[in-house]
Amino acid sequence: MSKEQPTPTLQDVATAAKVSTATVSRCLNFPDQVKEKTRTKVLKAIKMLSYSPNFGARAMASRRTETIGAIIPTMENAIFARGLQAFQDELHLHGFTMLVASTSYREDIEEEQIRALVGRGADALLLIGHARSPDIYRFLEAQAVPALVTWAFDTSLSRPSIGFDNQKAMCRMAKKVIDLGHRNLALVSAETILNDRAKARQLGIEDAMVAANFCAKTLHVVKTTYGIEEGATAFEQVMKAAPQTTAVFCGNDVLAVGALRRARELGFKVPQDVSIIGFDDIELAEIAYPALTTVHVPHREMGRRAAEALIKLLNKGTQIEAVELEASLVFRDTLAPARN
Amino acid sequence: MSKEQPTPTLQDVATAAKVSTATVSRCLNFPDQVKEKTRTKVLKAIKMLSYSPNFGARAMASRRTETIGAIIPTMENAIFARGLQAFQDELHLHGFTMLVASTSYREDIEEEQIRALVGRGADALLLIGHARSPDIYRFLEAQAVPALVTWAFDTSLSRPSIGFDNQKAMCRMAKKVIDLGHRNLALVSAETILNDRAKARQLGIEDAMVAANFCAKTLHVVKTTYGIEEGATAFEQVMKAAPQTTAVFCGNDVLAVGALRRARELGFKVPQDVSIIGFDDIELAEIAYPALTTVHVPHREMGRRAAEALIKLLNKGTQIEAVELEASLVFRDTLAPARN
DNA sequence: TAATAAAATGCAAGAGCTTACATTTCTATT
DNA sequence: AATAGAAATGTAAGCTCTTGCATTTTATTA
Repeated sequence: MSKEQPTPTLQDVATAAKVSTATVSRCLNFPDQVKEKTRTKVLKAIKMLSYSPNFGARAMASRRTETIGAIIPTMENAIFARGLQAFQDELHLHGFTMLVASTSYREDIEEEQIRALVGRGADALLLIGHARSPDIYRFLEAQAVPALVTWAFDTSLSRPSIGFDNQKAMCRMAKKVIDLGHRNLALVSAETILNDRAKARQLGIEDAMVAANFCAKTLHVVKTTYGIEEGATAFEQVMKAAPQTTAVFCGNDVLAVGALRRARELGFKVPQDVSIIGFDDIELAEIAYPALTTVHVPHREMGRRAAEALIKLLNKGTQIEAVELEASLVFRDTLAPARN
Repeated sequence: MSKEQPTPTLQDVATAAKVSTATVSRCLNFPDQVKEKTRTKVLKAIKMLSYSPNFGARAMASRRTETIGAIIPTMENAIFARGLQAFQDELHLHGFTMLVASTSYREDIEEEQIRALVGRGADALLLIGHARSPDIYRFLEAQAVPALVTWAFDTSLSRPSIGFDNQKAMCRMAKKVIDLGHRNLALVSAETILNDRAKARQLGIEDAMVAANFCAKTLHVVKTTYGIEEGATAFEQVMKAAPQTTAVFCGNDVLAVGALRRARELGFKVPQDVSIIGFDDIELAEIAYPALTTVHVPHREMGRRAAEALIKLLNKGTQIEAVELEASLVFRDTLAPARN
């Protein structure tokens, strides 16, 4: 049992170094405002005591935390990981810290996490997608915490976003698919109520169908939750309910990989019998066999730009300007002309 | 330009509800200590003002944050993600918040992140692996922040850990490989200096070799950094330098998937020409083609148990007891008897 | 109804830091 | 050597909460 020694404070350091707390504080925050000799003395005391500033106190006193919170639906898969890593790297470069929280795609948890992060003094927030209750936006406004939306791009909303147009991107992909002769289309999608990206992707397919004079209603949609196994099950449902389907879009690569697997297990040849199209272009897509045709999302770029914008806003007050990035189509091996 | 309205404080709520700050505070922290009627009043004021407690102030005053920090090498891949998600889920169940930071496998960044999290008032820390400078352990002790090590298990250290024995697990796998007639073994590994898991895995293979009366020095080791592409390159190096190799162990699945890909690209048949063995059993392993033979790590269980132990420690002072979990061998399609 | 105990609330002292302003110590100039 | 001005340091107020203790209100019992 170690005796409960209280953790050292600024005051302790000041005493040990025989200076005032102000000097120690400046030593930490504005090193060049204090004389070399004093600084050495103070630094030594800090090391000796293993002192580490109390963040809460600092935040309270300075009204600034240099912390940016990121709230993502899930950490389990790589969908958000890469963009987040880029975001974090950029923040780190500028002395900011990133705090991550995940919501499991649940709105109530998201709200909770937003509050937690704001309460923890996040200077700004990174959010995924636009869809959430107005209450939350109101709350953020009341707390004067700027929030930036990524993974989506929509100028019709007043909120700035840095991302790409999910609908447009998916529409382009769907057009290609239709060009390849596919007429019986299906979509395995996440629930679209609180997931505007999923909804936009569905709309994109429908746009392409309408443009090709199909009835958008013939798109066979199966909704499911997130996961490889879920994708597999959904694929099976699709083929059971609509056996004439020749192309199955998936709302993301994780679902697509599941679909792909189940297709194989059920004896479908991909892409000869059925084409499968993903979205995101995460590592899984390339590793999958056959390699997945998908829509490439510029995760890294997005993360980096988001960080930049937020830092500029925080440091110089520069308003965030919306940035639309381009998602590109990646044709690999799971898309082929429709069988006839 | 919205006029800079200061964010509301406890005091503001108290004023609005015509009670004292103490009552508001109790309303938030010990709701049943305040009369129903008062509580309603206060809650209304809170909602009206969009009040959210200032975490820093609370932490300072109560000397408790209900926050646990997790510091992992990388978020980019699924290796730590699943365990972390389980950790987070369990914490959430008990009202704790998890804060994640990543280090890119760099010791200096790890130290920085540990300090950041401790400074932010983390009540405890989750760390990966044992290997780090004694300074850091000293620092944590000075700050009285308990730290739990996972992804490793080693009773010879005084620090408690909840994880599995990397060396033993890899040794078992290596024995199987040797049993299949492989004599020319290679290992694609992460740098082992600051990565005790990587080192333990290497030692495991060597143990098995010694047990089979091979010279451990014949293990052809190529060190590389983390990533699929890196794994691919390393594999190529191995086969160039030691073409007689029939089995390539990889320090983790990510490297293995890269190796697997390059093997195919170079015209090696896997597993007929060369066997490839991974470690971790993340999703990628199953998706890879051929599906990867690997060592399954009980990520979820590990995360959950770690959370449990930490919560017990924090809530009831129960000392953490080390838990050794079992890693199991998963034989899929990349391992076959050695060609002769 | 008075007396007592229990419950609810209020008061005010911190918790560890930053920073405006005051004071002291240097440096450079004459 | 004296002195103005700059640089370094110190003083103390204030940031927002929690909580021990004091006080008031409510409930209970004789």
